[in-house]
Amino acid sequence: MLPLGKCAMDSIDERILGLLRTNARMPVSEIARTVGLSAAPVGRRIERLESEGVIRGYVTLVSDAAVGELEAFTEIRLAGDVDTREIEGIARQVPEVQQYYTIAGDPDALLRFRVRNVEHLQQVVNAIRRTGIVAGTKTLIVMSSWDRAQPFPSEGAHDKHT
Amino acid sequence: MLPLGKCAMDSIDERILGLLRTNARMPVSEIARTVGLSAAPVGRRIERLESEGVIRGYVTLVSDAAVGELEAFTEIRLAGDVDTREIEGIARQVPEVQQYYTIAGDPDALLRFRVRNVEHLQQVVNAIRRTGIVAGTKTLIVMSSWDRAQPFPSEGAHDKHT
DNA sequence: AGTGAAAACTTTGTACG
DNA sequence: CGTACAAAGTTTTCACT
Repeated sequence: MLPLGKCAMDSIDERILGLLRTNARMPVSEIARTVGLSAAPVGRRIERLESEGVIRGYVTLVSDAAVGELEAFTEIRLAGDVDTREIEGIARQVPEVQQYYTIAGDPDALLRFRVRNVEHLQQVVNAIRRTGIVAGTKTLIVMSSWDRAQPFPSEGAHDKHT
Repeated sequence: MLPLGKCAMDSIDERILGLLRTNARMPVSEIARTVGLSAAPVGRRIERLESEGVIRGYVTLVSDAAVGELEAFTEIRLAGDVDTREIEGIARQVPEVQQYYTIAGDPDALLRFRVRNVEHLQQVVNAIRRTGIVAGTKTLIVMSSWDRAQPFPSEGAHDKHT
């Protein structure tokens, strides 16, 4: 179910993924027209890609600033004798952690947070530091951001109005 | 159109965003049932959230390992006299850059890459270094990752099969 | 694995409280 | 800003190639 290495995919699967990547809500019928197939097989291909774990989910990008939230990254350096899976387990239990990455080298892990404000960020980072398995952290606060997936040229937190 | 700070949103908007965040393909009718409204106003609310810039896009999370790709972050430290918008403009022109973040403090920016392999990564990072505005870079290679948005418990690149 | 058509469901528009 | 219902479009399932 979850892919270890490259999967059996033809060029049509790749085009379907390319379309869905930049617009997860694109109708199957429109994808079908674009790749030159009818709707039925495209629906089955998408279902297959989901169950194979190639498609890991469909998410909506929400402007953190609009929701009154802050975005931050924290790099984690672990104590020498700690397995990365320990910090992964902890990260999973912290609801503010939006994404988790195991890193090859230094640091050992990278976490992306969504928090209400700087105090909230401080609380969350301190909670992770207090676990005892963390040798050090470095937190990067995001001022603005963009994502290649989004078609419109938003610039995140510091835009002119309307 | 693009939000500067918190927008006028009621608790129903927030619940709609919460549902779409974890499943961008959830039908409007199902969202309507969950929040206790009929489909029409939910559709109009989503349309409004899109045009206000609160919803910045719908993306599909694709397993990089399954597509035979590598994921990496590069921290950028800029030369002292350089505006962050310069590196943002460069990042936009590099198709391998998936996400861009302006950071408060050190480093100045964070880039997330999708590349075919380590050689490809090296090329892309060197291209950015050669622009002349970069004082230093540090690249973090992702070994495994997860995203809170995905409902299924995928663990990225190093899972047992099926 | 694809097509094409029918059935079920979803989205969108219009009228109205 | 909500509901209700009808029209248009989409997804899914079926028999068939």
